[in-house]
Amino acid sequence: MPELPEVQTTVDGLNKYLVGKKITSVWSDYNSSYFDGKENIKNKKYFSLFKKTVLNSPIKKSERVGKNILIHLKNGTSILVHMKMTGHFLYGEYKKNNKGWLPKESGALRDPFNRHIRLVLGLDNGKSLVLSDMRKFAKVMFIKTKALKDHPDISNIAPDPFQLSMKGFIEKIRQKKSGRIKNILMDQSLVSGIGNIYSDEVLFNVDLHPETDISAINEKKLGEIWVRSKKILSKGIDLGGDSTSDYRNIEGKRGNFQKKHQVYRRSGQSCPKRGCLGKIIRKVVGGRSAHFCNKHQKLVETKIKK
DNA sequence: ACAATATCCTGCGAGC
DNA sequence: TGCTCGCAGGATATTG
Repeated sequence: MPELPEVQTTVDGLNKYLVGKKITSVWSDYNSSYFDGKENIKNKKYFSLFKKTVLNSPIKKSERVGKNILIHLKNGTSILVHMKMTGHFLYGEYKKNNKGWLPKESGALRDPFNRHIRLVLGLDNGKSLVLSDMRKFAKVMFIKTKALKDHPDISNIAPDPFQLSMKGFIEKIRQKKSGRIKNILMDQSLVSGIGNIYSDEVLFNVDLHPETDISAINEKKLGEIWVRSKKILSKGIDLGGDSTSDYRNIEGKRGNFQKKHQVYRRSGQSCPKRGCLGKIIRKVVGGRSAHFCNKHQKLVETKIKK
């Protein structure tokens, strides 16, 4: 799912293809009463405003903030997109027929996961930037570029591990006095960019059980988490993101991080850590499935048992 | 202050 | 073969 490496891969793709292109048409079939009154193009009234605002403006550049994508336009507006779980941008020549939008070219863009087109931004070179979003969870809104830093969707996002020093990272994490390390790592207001897949992989690498209470983790270990987070997220970026499920890059192609998983979705398999004879197990932690080794990621008890 | 649960939505694969 | 159902997980709201 789009976490930091997937979002970064997408933003890199946007900057590769879209700088200087002008938005000449806007189409969307997002519809959900759930979003009435909210800043999201799923709200009909908001969508017509969105259209008016972004039309005829060239794209300046794109940027990532945590897991959010910002597409800055020359007219002083920015498009803010959160892909949530199943959203991803695609770039190509698209034609609409009675079945919906289809890429002109055969190949990666015709991948089944690339066929859930909910938003089409037509460009002045005849191509389109489209958003495929199977489960319709994505958020798309517009905002004045200058107002971004005060908008909660951006201001509540903490720096990512690359933007923090080790000291800064530890300070952020230490804001929580208790709570489980997996949930804390995925809390975007403390450290941004890490989601379910990468948190599992990081915790595997630092030998911590996902439910370890933050109060039981010392400074040295927190430093290790920072180091490993950066390393693993970098690897994710280098491999073009994770396509365990539906994620595709802007060309419609898969990333390769899923081939390097040590624990994520590997329940039942033997632990890949050298010399460890454990087994990978799955447990729901904070409503999300955590994958970890039952041997070298043992839970450190912090509470005194009766 | 933290934990658990439901919600948004669709597709897939397991099992009957 | 064809159905039902659990699962997938980002963020947020609500309840405990």
